[in-house]
Amino acid sequence: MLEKTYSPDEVEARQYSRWEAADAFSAKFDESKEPFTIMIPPPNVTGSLHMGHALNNTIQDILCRYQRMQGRDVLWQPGTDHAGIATQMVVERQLAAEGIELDRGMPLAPGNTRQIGREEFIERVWKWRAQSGGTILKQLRRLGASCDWQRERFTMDEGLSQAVLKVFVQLYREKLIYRDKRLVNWDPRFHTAISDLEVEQKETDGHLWHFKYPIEGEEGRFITVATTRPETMLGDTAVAVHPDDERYKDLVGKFAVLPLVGRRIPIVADDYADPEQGSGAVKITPAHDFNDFEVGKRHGLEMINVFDRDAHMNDAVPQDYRGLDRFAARKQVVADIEALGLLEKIDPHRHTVPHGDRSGVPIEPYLTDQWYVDAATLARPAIAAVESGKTVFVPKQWEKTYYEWMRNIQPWCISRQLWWGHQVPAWYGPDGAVFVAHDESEAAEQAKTHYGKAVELTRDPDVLDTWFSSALWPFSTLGWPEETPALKRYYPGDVLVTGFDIIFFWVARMMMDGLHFMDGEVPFHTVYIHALVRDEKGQKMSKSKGNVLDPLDLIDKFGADAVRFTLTALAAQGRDIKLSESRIEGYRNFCTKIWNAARFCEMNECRYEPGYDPAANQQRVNRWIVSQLAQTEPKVRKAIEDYRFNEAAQALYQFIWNTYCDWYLEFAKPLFQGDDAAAKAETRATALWVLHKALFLLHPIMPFLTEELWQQSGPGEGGVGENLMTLSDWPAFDAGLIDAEADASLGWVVRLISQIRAVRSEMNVPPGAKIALIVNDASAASKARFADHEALIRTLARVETLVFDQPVPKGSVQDVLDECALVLPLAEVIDLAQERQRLQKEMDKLNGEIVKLDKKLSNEQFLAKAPDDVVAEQRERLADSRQTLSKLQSALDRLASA
RNA sequence: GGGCGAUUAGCUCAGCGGGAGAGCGCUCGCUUCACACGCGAGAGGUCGCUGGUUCAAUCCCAGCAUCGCCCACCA
Repeated sequence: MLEKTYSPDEVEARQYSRWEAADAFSAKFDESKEPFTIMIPPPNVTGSLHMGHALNNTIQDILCRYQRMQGRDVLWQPGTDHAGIATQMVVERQLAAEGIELDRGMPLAPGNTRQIGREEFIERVWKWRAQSGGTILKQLRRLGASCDWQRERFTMDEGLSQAVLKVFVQLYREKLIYRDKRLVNWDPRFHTAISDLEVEQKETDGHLWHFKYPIEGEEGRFITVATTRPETMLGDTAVAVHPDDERYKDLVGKFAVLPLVGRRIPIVADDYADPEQGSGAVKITPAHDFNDFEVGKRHGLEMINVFDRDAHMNDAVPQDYRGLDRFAARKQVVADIEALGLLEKIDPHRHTVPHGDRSGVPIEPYLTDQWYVDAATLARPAIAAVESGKTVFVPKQWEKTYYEWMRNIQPWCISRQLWWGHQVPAWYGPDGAVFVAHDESEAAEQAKTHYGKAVELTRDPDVLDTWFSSALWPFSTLGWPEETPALKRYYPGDVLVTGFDIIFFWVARMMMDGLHFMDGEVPFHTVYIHALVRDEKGQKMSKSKGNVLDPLDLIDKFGADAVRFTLTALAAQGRDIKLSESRIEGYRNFCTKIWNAARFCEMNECRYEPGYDPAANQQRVNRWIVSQLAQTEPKVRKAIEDYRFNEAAQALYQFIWNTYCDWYLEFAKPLFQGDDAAAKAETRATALWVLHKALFLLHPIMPFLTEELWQQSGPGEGGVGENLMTLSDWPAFDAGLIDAEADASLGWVVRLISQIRAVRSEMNVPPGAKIALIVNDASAASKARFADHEALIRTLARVETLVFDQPVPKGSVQDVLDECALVLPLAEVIDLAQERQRLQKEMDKLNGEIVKLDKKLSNEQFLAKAPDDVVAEQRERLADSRQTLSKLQSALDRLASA
């Protein structure tokens, strides 16, 4: 006997182990089946499960489970990303707690005990990973994710590292990777370059300082420039004005004397200077501003780098400022300028300041040598693949975002000054010549050819951007560059499921690399972009805001199926999800409801019957519920195939709760308790069969509950398909099971009962008090049509406490439904005035409807232009409304005469 | 500055060229032999505003307003 409520925690652990024991998740390399591939977006190895992951993986799991049930050979490739900066941070922090710091050629910080080198550090990272990395993959199991865990990969794995090497070397040889000295986004906290995408613009309240630079040789004349970063003035090498700016025409070609430094800097004419902005003159710091860099190149200006890698002032600035942190230097510069009487004014100024997305500190444009990918070239085929529909985005609007970025793509800075990651496979000779190779010996050979003798080589210390390896995930995980069976079978992937926040970081780059290295074959045919999960107020969940809902807590509290169903039900396309606990609670109740429906079947001795044939059903209610089920399946199937997961959830919820539980099981009660043995047996078999089919339809969304109930009420231990999941059988229903007659008849009964209930409830008919019912529109046809409902309705009398076929007592009220008249409660148990009011209200509503329809149907344009079926439908509705109105009217008349 | 999206019941959101829907909340009534994580019945909306297209607009188009996001820039 099933317990009274469902206990997810016990069931989930047990069922998950059973599935694993049955090897239900692995890719089967089964040539008789069509493959279906999903590559998991590899979570950071340092990560832990948040709601975004929960949504992302619930959707993937739904697709995988559904496709397995459709007979596909599914590979859901799991794994983690080595997450360069994030991981290095975690381990560095851990080391710091032990008083250990990285040896970066700086003196030991006070309080620390020792420094460690690169090798030892990397060892520590691996050790950390072995102990606590990849927690998130264990957490995914709690969610029910059916990944092929035997194939788990890590972006720093040997195999994946080989792929990275090969890609780097090949792109270098194709001149699609190159080394360049230009301004990069420099993160002074992590001492590394980062890509444009890792820069976050933040609105900040700052100031605009106006400095007066004296003009050389013109005593008392100044040119005013404004800046938000006064410390950079120490690196100024020009002042620019617009060529057409009359105010400064005579100054072009002359020099200003840079205060505090004393450097002569030219005043140049350049379109970049905007006469409308500030004074119209702009200071030029080519080494620390992207625009100024371009100006500097145009005018051959000196590029003076004034920062070290910590963004402290370096030796290029006057003695007084050396070693100062950039913000301290800012204060000092302003104070000194003011002391010189050269500070014109300070305006408050709100502007956006670039910050490192990981470090949170303002980044500095910084002149360094870095490695770049020629993204523009790689982007071309990636754009074309989407244009031609080889890869489609769902929802389609994201294609525009993709195009927008891809068509304006900038060189991708891929080198990072970190230790954790794939080290750049480049070696330098004594004179700085570069040798890019798969390993040191290959590089040495190249060097030998180059120099004519063996030389000592130094490896580039930088590592690659984490996304460089993530970009290869769709094929590196399958064994590339080896020609593995997995690669052959499971590339390209079918669908990539991800959030829009990594379209640029990841999707775009997988497209570029996939097309380039896999013979022009896209990495996936569909990109399904899902919503972001926000809190119930619509705010992004973040630890600092304290509004984070932890999926594991929710799973503990409500069960994985409830969490999954909630996310699915909310996963409408094109909108963010605002998640609240009350919503999950509602779907937890749905789980309980299903559980109790199964319990009810069990109590009524419904048993699994392999030979049951729904087409042979005699009882109309049984034919009806089968018909309803058969109409639900295509809705669910189509919804999943169209990535409209909320619609699938809704169709299932409606069928199971509103149709099966609310109506069918109620109809079944009198049959279960009646004397008709054949009807009873048929109903028992049908009730369970329909429940089972519903469990299958629901399984992709709610795997645990459905599996458990199947095992408790299905064929049982050792039976054929004792596991729902391994049976993997998506229900298919013969079109013949859709029974229009049963649908119409039971639809009528449902409406009839609803009317009776409405009257009883609104009229406050006490429980037990009888109300009378007659079928007064007793045409032979309608009698025949509904003849065999009589027995059914008679049995319902118990529940509804209505008396069938009583004469209408004088003074009773008559309500109407279709061909039937429903006779309302006895006068003594209801308030007649109230009933008159109720009827009047109904009639008012109908009248409004009739006026509208009448107007429409007397419009000749409408009759001429609207499709016939629409016209016919409107006519029918008008007739119906009129009929109902007249019945209500006669009911009201009777009431008046009471 | 460029782009995208949203605006529908108290809240959260579906829907979408011909009858305004769901969940939660609310009100009323139910210890009905699966389930109070339940059952039954209700109340509640000129579908942001203004125009246009159409026989017909919540839905399509244009403009406006408000909110949100992305990209770029900011001396």
